[in-house]
Amino acid sequence: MARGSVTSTDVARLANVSQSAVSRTFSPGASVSPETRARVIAAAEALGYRPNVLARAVISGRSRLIAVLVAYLDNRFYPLVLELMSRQLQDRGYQVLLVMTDAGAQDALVQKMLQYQVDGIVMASATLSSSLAQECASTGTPVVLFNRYVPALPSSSVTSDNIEGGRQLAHFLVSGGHRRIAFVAGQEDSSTSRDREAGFYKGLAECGRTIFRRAVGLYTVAGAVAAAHHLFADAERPDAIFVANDHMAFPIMDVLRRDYRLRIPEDVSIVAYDDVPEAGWDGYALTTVEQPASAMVDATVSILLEQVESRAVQRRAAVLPCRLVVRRSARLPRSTVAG
Amino acid sequence: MARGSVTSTDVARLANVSQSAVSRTFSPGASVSPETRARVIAAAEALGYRPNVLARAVISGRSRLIAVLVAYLDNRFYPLVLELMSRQLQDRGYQVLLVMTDAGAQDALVQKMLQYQVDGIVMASATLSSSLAQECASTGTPVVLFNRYVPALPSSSVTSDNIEGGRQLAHFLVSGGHRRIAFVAGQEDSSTSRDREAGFYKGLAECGRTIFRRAVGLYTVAGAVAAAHHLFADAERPDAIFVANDHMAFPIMDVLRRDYRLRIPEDVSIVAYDDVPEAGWDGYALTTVEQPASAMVDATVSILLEQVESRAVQRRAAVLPCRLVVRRSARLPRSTVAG
DNA sequence: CTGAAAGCGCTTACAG
DNA sequence: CTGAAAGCGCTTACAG
Repeated sequence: MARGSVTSTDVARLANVSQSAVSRTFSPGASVSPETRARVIAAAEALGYRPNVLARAVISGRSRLIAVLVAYLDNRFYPLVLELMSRQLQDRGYQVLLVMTDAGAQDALVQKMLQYQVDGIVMASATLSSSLAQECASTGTPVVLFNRYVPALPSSSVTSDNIEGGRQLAHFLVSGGHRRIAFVAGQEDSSTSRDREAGFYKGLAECGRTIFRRAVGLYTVAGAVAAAHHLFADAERPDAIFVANDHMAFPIMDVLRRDYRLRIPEDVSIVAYDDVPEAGWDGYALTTVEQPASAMVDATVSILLEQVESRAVQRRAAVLPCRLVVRRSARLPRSTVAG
Repeated sequence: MARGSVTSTDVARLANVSQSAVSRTFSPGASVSPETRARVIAAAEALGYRPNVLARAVISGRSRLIAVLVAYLDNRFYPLVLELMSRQLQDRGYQVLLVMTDAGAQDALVQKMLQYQVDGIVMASATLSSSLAQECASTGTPVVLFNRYVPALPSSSVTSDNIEGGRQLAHFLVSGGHRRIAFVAGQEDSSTSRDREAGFYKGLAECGRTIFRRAVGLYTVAGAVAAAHHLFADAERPDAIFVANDHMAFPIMDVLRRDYRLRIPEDVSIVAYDDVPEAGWDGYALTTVEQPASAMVDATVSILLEQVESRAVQRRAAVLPCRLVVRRSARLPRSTVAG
């Protein structure tokens, strides 16, 4: 912010109108005569005037700033979502304050955002503690949890139908004739991982099956690699794995091919969740459940802005349908299910 | 921003001190007695007071907001940079305003940022027109161009040594015995693509070679696919390709293997630039030039903040060394170069 | 439609 | 160290 930048008073002086007239000219919907407006605009252009939206925010109580909290950007799903969300927010006249959270410093960061008087908050790939959620609610700042939810929280949430996605994957693997089906979890405390797993077990149960083995990958590459080794340590090995997201599936496929000399899908089938762009790359051709990123972003923005604009915080939950995308990393269902 | 949120006056009343005392308590470095400070803190906690940093910004002329402009987030290099940069900025007490630019609406977006009184601007994967750069300079807002530069502009810039990287790649391919070496450009008007190409030609020339064929990939996946087809349309085909960035190299490798049944690197060698994480995936094992993302971010932040904090805009250019990362997508140099 | 004035929450000389 | 007061740029009743 430049010192000595031009203010509405400077413009008023040059245009020979009151400072209020200048303000009105730049307030959508305020009443100014065409002549006054023209004079003001001309003066503003001459001086290079730009309204200070921070001053406006102090008065109006609306900053038109939306904080988007994200914990990491290495899982490709999140940058894509961030891009879509930012564009949409911008189109609707809001700006995004990007906040990279840390497991530790969450509290301080949320305080900071509230100090910036953000009109709303979306939490993506980051979990909000219940005390913070409470605090946001008490300031009247709407929060929507993106791709996660916390039952105990008063915050809105948008997710895909993780349970149904997991269930479909179970049916797909069972009808593919797999008999030793494993699961690699993400972070144990994340709702996505828990729901995908619950849906998967439900689907297996519907087919009269149970899980063969389970490992935890923490949604990280290193965790995924460790999980793969854990799963294949014994002589009796899985013949299919559902990995809780694509991001972990890629390194797992690398490990299985390189370290265990396994062919995918001939020796072992891999399925996952998200359908990030890399899932379509020939080197992986991952069969996965697509999360409808665009629809999820739409829902998030509309739920959030409705509350921002009505100044009425409320809890809403959107669960969007997902879709199985069949590629080549898993054996295809056979006409008769092996029994 | 909640209406009726608690203000410094409320705190002052409860603590039985002046509003100024409250303000001083929350201004680092202001003089307040320990007793006063304690009373204020206690009252602030009791009321849940949070200083309105927007009001502070209006007065102090510093918003502690840094705008980061980005055109796309699908090339993995950028999300990674964005994460590093945001964390660093946050650690230094700044917040990032994320702005997704469009070829079209750049002007309006820059105006918007300036209205938000951002203290500084970093332009990554987006090009700043010279009139806009001029305008930023005139408001005293420092700008640093990340991974690009525009000679005509008064803005600072941070890049890797694209010329040297291109040059090394040429030597690497020539000593690998390749004879028909092609290049796939990014956007023709980007400094990265131009410099990588210039360095590449320079390296070829040093070996007494010239480019065999050239295509333009526009830094997009679709463009890269088209470029691959263009390069392989004729009977006489390239035996090596330098692709201007990794992001285009992956789809090109897919096309060559799938549509032309070519083996990499036996039939054709592929090298690229960036060293995004996917370059290390076994399915691609891309030989590429690493851009030192972390060092580039460090340089960007320090150049920018130095200017922000000294309120003195100046032009600085940092060119960081890059490094060839040899993997398996290109034939290795032979002891004797074929002549 | 228009201007003078009060006010948003805060910082910052200024006097004590 | 402290408070009263002026002021940052702006919006918004209020009277005309």
